[in-house]
Amino acid sequence: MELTPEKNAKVFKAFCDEKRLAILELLRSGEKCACVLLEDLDIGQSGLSYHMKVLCESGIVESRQEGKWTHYKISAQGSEEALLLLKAITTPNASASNSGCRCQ
Amino acid sequence: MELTPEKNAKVFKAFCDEKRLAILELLRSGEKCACVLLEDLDIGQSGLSYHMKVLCESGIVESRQEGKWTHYKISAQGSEEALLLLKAITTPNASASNSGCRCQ
DNA sequence: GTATCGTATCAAGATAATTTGATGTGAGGT
DNA sequence: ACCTCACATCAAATTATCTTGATACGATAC
Repeated sequence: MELTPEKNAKVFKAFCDEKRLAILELLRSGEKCACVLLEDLDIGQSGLSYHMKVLCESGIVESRQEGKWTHYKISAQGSEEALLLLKAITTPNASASNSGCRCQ
Repeated sequence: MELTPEKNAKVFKAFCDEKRLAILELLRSGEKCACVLLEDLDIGQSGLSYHMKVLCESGIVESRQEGKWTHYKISAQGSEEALLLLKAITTPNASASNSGCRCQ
């Protein structure tokens, strides 16, 4: 995967909205079609569609078309990549420099 | 830690802004005082202060006062908690239910 | 005490994200 | 063909986030 700040920010936007967290919580129990998500969440059809788009574009969720229904599930690969990315972002790197600042 | 959707969303907001990602990248090489961050980033003083507040409130960064200088560093504990949280959010749970939807 | 430095906070405007209802599209069904 | 259903997309309004400059505050220096 290519790592740009822009793309990295996009990945974590999946987790920055309470409705999307609620959607992910539902998807933890397995693949769900949109109609089920619609029933279980306090959200309209176009709103759900919007959030599913954000989730899919972040790579955390993948969709599968079946006739006129769309099924969504958490992407194992996308989740793993997000985990690695988060680890990379927050892990100290080798060269702990001391910045030459006058206040140090 | 207490887990509310609101708090969870807040944690990941730390990673949703490119400037904050740039700040974290600088902090990966160790604790830095605000003046160093100001020099290295294309950002004004009040803007830096705003982003540092967001980062600190998410728990990913901690600050330390020393005279009139403020030093910031990545919080090992906050990072670890974020990692665990992300894992919890994206890991399938035991009961893979089948939702009783007509389209399944 | 005053002055200055480093940072936080405020307030206003600019930008981005989200919500809502209406419309569009594509897959089946008849 | 037409109709309906499931979902996507659009546009407008709302809300949240970010930026910027001004001001406030606490710590040090004098």
